[in-house]
Amino acid sequence: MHLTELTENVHEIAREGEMRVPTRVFASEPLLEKMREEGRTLEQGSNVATLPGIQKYSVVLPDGHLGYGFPIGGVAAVAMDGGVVSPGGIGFDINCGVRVLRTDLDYDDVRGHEQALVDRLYDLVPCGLGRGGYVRTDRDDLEGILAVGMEWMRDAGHARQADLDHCEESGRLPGDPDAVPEDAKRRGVNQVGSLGSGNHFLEVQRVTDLYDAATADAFGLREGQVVVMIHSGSRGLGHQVCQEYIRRFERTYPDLVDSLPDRQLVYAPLGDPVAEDYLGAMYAAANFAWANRQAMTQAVREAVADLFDTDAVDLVYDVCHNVAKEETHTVDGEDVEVLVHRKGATRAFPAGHPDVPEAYRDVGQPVLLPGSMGTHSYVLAGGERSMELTFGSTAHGAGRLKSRTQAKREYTAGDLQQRLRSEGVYVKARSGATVAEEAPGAYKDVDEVVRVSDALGIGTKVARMRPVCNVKG
DNA sequence: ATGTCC
Repeated sequence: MHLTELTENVHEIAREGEMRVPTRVFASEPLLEKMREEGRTLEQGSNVATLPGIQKYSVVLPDGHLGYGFPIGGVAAVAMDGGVVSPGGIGFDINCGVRVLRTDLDYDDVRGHEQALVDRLYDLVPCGLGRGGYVRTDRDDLEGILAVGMEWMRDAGHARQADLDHCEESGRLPGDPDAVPEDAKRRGVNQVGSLGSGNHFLEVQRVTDLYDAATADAFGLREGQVVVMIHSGSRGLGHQVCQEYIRRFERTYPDLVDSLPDRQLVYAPLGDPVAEDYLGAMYAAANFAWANRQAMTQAVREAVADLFDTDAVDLVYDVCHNVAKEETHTVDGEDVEVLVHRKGATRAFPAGHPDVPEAYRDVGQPVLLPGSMGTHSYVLAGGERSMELTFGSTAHGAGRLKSRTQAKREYTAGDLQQRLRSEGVYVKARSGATVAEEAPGAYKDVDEVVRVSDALGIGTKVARMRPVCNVKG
């Protein structure tokens, strides 16, 4: 593997073997070293470069690490004309994503009430692997959610129009409920408004640092303000969609599977019935994930209204981490229609892009970047150079450093919770094992990931938040 | 990530 540094934080793996394009790794030397240590992250990036129709280069972002077939922290743009879709390039948790809610509360208003707040949120939002959601839905409701996402939530009284106006894609992609397997629907019908497990969380935070006052103001953020970050996805429904379609792709293209550098790359040509069905099901699962985060937003509104007597809980923005979308990008000076696979990657469109909500058009799309539990999180703005460098994308988080198993061996939930509590952070979790798996030490340094994104100009620093209380699965 | 095995 020939890896050369092109400019600061930009490295290229030259095309070789079956690669149709090179691989670009956007990382500092320390982050690159972590990827090398992990072993196969960079190899996975180059495997992605073999996809038919892939444009320019396979992208590995600063938080890149090992995933199913494709690296997590990866972007692959394939031509709509002659390209393919690969479920591994989107991931099992379809439209896993993050939203941030801003309140009119200051840290001083919440201080001393953290335990009551975390208890209330924990009671309202089912978390962990169990069933049940904040919003009761039946089978017909689910069909509506799969078809139109946040629009169904609004029409059913679970969302304000302003929520849709401040959500990526207005919370709706062209979902096809008929393409969603029956098993997936069964799993999803009772999970609208449930957190899940693993790295998913619901966290009350306070804004501690502003780096770009004008953009922070446009996002409605100010120092000392209390905000709420929700990180969750499409739960069992999205997982089942991914799993069943990977099986369907494998059965449809057995020869392809055998010819691939990694069978987990399995793909289908765009336009093929199985590819179109997958896209419809994947978009439907994305709609479900938005409905899920929206339902939890309603739970937050209930808790905040009850405890602090305010209904000022507004959506700043909602980003997808795991999705593929049709976009127009410039390749060799020409506009090309591409299917952009983002897996563990955040869209980061710059100021002026027509897909940035009107309210933020002049400053760029908000990019919500969670750190690990108990450290801090960031709000960035889509950067000027993201279209040129990364198909309008940046990192999605700190990136895992230690495996879940390794983390469980090294950390103890009780110790961690006690230490965080002494720092003023209240963590309430369904499972101690999850707390250990999500220990800050199991993650890379989020500050370094953000520093590189900012330095590259793909996502620039706007604000930093510290945790106040955190609900985990 | 995930009714951590249909």
